[in-house]
Amino acid sequence: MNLSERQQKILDFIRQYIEEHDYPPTIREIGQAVKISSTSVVNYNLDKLVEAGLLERTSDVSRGLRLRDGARVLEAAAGRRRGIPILGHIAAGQPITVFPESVDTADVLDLATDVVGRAEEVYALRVQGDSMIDALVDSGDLVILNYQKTANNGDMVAAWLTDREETTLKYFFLEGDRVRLQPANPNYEPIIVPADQVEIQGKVIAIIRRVG
Amino acid sequence: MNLSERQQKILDFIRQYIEEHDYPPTIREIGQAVKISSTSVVNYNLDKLVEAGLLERTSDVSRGLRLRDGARVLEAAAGRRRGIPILGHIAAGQPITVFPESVDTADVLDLATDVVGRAEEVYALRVQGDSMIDALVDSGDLVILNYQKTANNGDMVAAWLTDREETTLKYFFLEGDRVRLQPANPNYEPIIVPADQVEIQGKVIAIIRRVG
DNA sequence: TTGTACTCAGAACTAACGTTCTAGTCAAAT
DNA sequence: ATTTGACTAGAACGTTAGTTCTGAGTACAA
Repeated sequence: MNLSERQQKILDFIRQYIEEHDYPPTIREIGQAVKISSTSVVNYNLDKLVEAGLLERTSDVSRGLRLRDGARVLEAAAGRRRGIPILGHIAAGQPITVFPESVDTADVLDLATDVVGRAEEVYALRVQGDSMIDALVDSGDLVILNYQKTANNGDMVAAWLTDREETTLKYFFLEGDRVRLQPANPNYEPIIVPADQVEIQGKVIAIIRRVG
Repeated sequence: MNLSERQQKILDFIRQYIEEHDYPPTIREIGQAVKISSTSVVNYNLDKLVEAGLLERTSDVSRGLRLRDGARVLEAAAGRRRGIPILGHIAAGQPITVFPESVDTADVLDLATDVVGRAEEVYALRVQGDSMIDALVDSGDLVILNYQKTANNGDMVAAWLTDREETTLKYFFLEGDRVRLQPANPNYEPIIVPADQVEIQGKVIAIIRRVG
């Protein structure tokens, strides 16, 4: 089935209206927006959109409209995206793995939840400097941290040095009553300070780098 | 301001109702759900929720309700999460940057859109092998690719080698009628093949690594 | 007690809104 | 020329739904 220009306009308006208001428009609001004076004409075209599978209506319910998936796909192209399919593995060493042809939609990476998890207190920091370069963390990378006051040895943490009034990104090691903050770059020396002069600001749980 | 049990129930119902219908409930529907016979009482409590900053109302508009951020935050705790606040920069070299105390909510990382962008065809691959280690891409990392058939010199790409029937992750360089696929690890040799034996599967636009 | 603030109930009022009916236009098919 | 199908217009109707008014119960402080 083909959409008339009016029907296309109506659909667009509904999308835009919902985007703006968080609830669907009334028939009269649609009519006004698309320059249709008659509510029956709008009603007629709405039914056409239902036939086309792009819309659902609940009768006798004000603003009883909802966009269907077909219509949302178009919307997705217009901006939003929820998940990324994980298509498989890729060889970065000796090339071995075969590129899978079929998209396994079961394996979908939901950036928001899969990467960050359900952690309560998560925040991000942009890295400056290269002291963690051997940990494959570069300047400009975004590190995702879970806010927590403690850490285990070997964790990569954001640590606040109370006496220096600085925060730095390092590997954390508790050694007796002192803390060693170990960079991952031989050009930098570890920072060793009394344990009571270090405040853990959070532990790195993910690293994100944009390239290209 | 504290919410009464009724107000909490109303808020929950509105959330649930919108989740289910994609449009907000009417006052009478709320009343029925929360066992309030009088529309004025519902109206009264809705106004309280507006005062509390959890709701917005549009007067004289049917179903003119919208949840505000405050209310959505509670929702986030219930499972879904959209954005991660970017709190600032962190020093990984010489520690310089001060950790900001105030959360600048303006700077929010929406993983879905900010990292991936508005690209049309995006997918992810998990990396196996260490040939890109000098590019700070480790085995186990997740690379986000934009599906595209072409690439520029220097792009990190997933390349399909037609004769070997392999896909590999390398830097791309077109040299005359041949393509050089350059690893970022001195232990590996570049792959040089005729251009017609290489199919670009996509270009890496982001790298994600989970740690901890 | 008295007064005030807060909450609730019921009913009535009015505007909002979906539905339906009649009728008209226009192009393509018969 | 007539018919048919797709679309449009306007108006009227009846339900839906937000608003408002009256009245009352409760808790708390002066």
